[in-house]
Amino acid sequence: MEKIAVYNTLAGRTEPFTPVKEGEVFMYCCGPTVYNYIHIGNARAFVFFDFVRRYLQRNGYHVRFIQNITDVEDKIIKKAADEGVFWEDIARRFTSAFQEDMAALGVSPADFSPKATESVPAMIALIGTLEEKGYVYKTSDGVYFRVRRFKDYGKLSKKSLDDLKAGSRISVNEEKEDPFDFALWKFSKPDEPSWESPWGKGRPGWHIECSAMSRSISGRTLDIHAGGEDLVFPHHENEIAQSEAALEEPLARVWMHNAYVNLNGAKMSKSLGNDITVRALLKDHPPQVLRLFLFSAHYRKLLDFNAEALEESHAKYERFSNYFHSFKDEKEIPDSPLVQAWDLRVRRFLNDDFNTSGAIGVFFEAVSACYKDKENAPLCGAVKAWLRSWDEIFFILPNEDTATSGSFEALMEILLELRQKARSRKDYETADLIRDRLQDLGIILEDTPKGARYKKCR
RNA sequence: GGCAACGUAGCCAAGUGGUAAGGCAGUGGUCUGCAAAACCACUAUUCACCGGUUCGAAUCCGGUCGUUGCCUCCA
Repeated sequence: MEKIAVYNTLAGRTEPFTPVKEGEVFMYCCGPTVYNYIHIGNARAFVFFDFVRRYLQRNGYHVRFIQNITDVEDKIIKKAADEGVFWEDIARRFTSAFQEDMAALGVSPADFSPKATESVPAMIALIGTLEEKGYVYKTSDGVYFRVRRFKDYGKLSKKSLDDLKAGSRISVNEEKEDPFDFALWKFSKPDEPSWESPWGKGRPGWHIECSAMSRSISGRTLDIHAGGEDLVFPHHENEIAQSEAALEEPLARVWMHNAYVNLNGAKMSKSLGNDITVRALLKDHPPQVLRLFLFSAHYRKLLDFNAEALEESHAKYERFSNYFHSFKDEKEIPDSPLVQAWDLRVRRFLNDDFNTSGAIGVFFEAVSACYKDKENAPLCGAVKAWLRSWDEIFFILPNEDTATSGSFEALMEILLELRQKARSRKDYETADLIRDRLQDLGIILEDTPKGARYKKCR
């Protein structure tokens, strides 16, 4: 098994990855609150952590991937009220939308997708344990966790409660013992979704679901707990507090957090209203282009989404597409020392905290090397096969079959033949007309020494 | 105000102690009926700035400036 180094937010540094149980990984990635379509920033987390999962699998780990669906929450309730529909309808609609968008982006489904609404008993049980241990108190609007009682509070985000207090913008709730105490259970108002509990009718607080669900599925300390960097505080900090207070063992060994996607230099966020949905982007761009964009920088580095960046990702995709059009697949894939050397470099990049942009740089080097040594069919065949195998986890290359119908291909043959006849009698007007009209349809003609070739654009 | 991260060519970006990957854009050339694709050549004596450690620093340390994020729902 390869030695993989992972940056652990909890440790504050990159460490060798060692799962609790050799060869087995429980990975939990915070999922969406389903009240809206996901945007390209949300997609970064989901695409990237799915990549991590697949890279671990490729390295022989048995990975069980858990991703929750938060299907009851204030924003869902608000959206339903605004639209005059049941909150369940909102949750259902955007859960489906989320799954569709993920599939379209090439993200494989989680092994476990627990829904908050289906896990309420586990949450109530966890709150009960916390109550027995004295971490819980009740106010007029809910049940709260007493952060002062958990001595490690702040160990993930490297904040102390006193520092937090000094710079706090948090609104004061007179009933809370400490401003950072957070709701485990929220009492419901008359028209809101609610469940019976020992403390009164209500719904779970946001943080408790991840603690309860991850535990009920894994039954032990998670190997990796992941999410966007904005979740470090307070969400993950609170998860740690409640889980570890109750269980008296670590919630997760490694905490991974991805950096943001900004939009033209400013934070992209649903609540700020400056987000671009994956759904809208996929109308004009193949998923590979979006993935090339998301993988273009290391995951802990801020990415800026803008027109130029998107154009550049397109250009990269074109480069790979042209490459795959230019070389035939070889039936026999010979061993190539060059390919082995490139592969080693790719693995080194990925083993060093999943450096995708470095790895993709190596792919481009291999592509260039093939063009420079065009007649070397064994090399080019080996590179193609090698790239294809990496694409099982990257999904940035053009699809293998463009799924053209037989009659389409036959028609193209006729057009190419007619054009070739025009060219041989130097009737370039006709030849160019055919090429231009096809281009309008998104079919690019290229004349090569071996005859004309065509490719479909988008 | 408190806590972090980052600052590498026109742009994106890798590189974290041994002398600057890769991509995009650009310029000139080759190929072509013209294109396209591709290839060749050129494009950072230098890594925000200042100081220090070292035989040696983009990489380590200190300071300055700048950008961004978190501190409230957020991937």
